[in-house]
Formats: sequence, structure tokens, C-alpha cells
Amino acid sequence: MGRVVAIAVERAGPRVAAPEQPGATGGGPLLPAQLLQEWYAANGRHSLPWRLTRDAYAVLVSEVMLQQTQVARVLPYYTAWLRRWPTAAALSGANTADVIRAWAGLGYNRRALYLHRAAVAVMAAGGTMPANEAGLRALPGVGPYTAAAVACFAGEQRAYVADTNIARVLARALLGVAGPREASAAGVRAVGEASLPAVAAREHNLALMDLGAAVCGVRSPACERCPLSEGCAWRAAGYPVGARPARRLPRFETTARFARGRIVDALRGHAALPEHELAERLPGVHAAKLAAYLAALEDEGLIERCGHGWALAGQGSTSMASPKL
DNA sequence: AATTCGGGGAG
DNA sequence: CTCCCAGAATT
Repeated sequence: MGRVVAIAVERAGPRVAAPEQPGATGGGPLLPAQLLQEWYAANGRHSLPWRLTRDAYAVLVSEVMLQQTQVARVLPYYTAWLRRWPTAAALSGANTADVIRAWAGLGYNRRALYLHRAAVAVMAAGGTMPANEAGLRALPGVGPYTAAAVACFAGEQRAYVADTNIARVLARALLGVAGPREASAAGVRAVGEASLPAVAAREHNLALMDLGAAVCGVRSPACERCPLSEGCAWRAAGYPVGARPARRLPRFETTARFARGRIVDALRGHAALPEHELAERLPGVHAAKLAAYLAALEDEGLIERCGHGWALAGQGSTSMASPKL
């Protein structure tokens, strides 16, 4: 991608960019875009597979997989998924059970359903993936972040993209607080939008994202390696700490999340299972709630009744499967 | 505004 | 052990 390099060497501005550059919008704090792009050219993760394509479907797959999930864990899933379902048309023809099985290990299983339903919706609407925020936002499982990300990374549109990393960098560098929780979402958005460059917003957003992941970590800001440190408001303020949520988490094995994950994963390995066999795979504390878990999973479209037992939804192609138990 | 929804790995 | 991760949907 010669484009990135070209941007980085476009102009040799002042080495230390002033945090506030007069004349942009309202005069709020801005990012030193030049330094940021130079850092990105040298340190960005340019070879991530979803950054090497502009295919909106492929980018959507990556973004949904990346929701609350680390890059390293998504990589093998992304590759396998696109090999199996290279297009929205291909995915729309898959059965639900196969899609849920392909998701094994990623967590938040509803994301697999959303992705499948999004593909079906795209095909129903003519077969062309939307590349603008509004069209993307209408797809299931696509919220403000994912819509902006796909529009920007695939459609190369000038969108304000705010994942957890970007929001943290903006909150620190421009607002002087520890993170987005210590600022209003509108405040972060205001400085983020004001800092969006007129061109190459894609590289701008990717740079902020990589910076947040590699340098400006939640617990470990490496300011000595940060291109924004000179004008960083958080650093200048002496690194004020953020408030702690301070919430006691119950043992994971006792949570509904654990039970639901176990249930779905058990059904991944079998065509169908009777309810008592599902109960055997759960700690006793869940016995009284098993029926409620199953009802919720059924309502969400992850599982379905199969005779006297349960199976992954859509097990037998698209037709109403005959009872197997 | 608060909750719920998985699972793995870093610290 | 706790915390965090390229969030979204629901209440």
C-alpha cells in the first residue's frame, strides 16, 4: 500500500505538533495527525488479513468476530470462515447449525446468528453489501462501531470510528482523563470527529486503533513510545486515575453464561441431546434453571426442540426437521 | 443507564 | 486470582 507511505511523508511539519491547531472547527483540542501517521507507517499492523481487502462482507465478518474478542484469537476463525463462506451469498445459504459450529470457541454465539441473518438480509435486498453507515447499521448485530468501521475500512468513507482503543486514546490525549468512562460519549465524539482528517480517514482510524492496542494500553501506557506524548492532556495532567467499577463477579461456573456456553457446546458435538443429558454436563446449581436457559436459547434462535430433546437450530437444512429422538 | 451475552489469555 | 478484549441488543 503505497498510499500510507505517501501520506506519512507528505509534509514535513513541525516535529512537535501543537495539540490545538487554530482554524479547524470550534478550536477544540486536535491530534497531531502528522506524527500519528508517521508512527502508523512504521508500527501499524498493516498485514492483518481484513486490512488487505476492501470487500465489505469480509470486513464485516472480521468486525463482528472482533467484537469483544482479541485480534490474535480471531485470526484463524476469520481465515476459516472466509474459506468456507467467501461471500454473503454463500453464507446466506448455510444452515444455522453449521454457522454455530464454526463459531465454537469465539464466544457470544449470537454473533454467529447475526452474521448469518445479515447475509440473508443482504441477499433479500438484492445481494449487494451496503457500504455506508446507515445501510450497515440496519443489519442485525451491527451497531454504531461496526457500521462506522465497515464503512471506513471497506468503503474508505470518512467516518468517526470509536472502538475501545480509539476512545481511550482520544479521552487521554485530548480530554486529559484516564478513559472514555471518565468522559461523556458526546465529548469523545466531538474531539474525535474534529480530528478526522479530510482524506485518509481509514489510515487515521487504524493508526489510533493500533496505538491504543500497542502503546496506550488500559493498564500500561508506554508514553516513551507514543507519538502523541508531547501534547497528551492526560500526561500533562499527571495521569489522573479513573474510577473503579468495583463489582464482585460470581464464580464463572455458577453464571448463566457458563451454563449457556456449555449447553450450546454440548449440542455442537451431537445431533441432539435429551434434557437430562444436558443437565449432567452442568454443575448442580444450574438444575433448577436449565429449562429457563433452554427457553432463552430457543427464543434467540440458537437451539430448537428436537423430539424430546434439543439440537442446534437449523440442524437439518432448512426444512422442518423430523423428530430424531 | 444498566444488564446480559463467552471464552481465552495477559498480568 | 482479576481484568480486558476492534460491542450490540434489550430492558
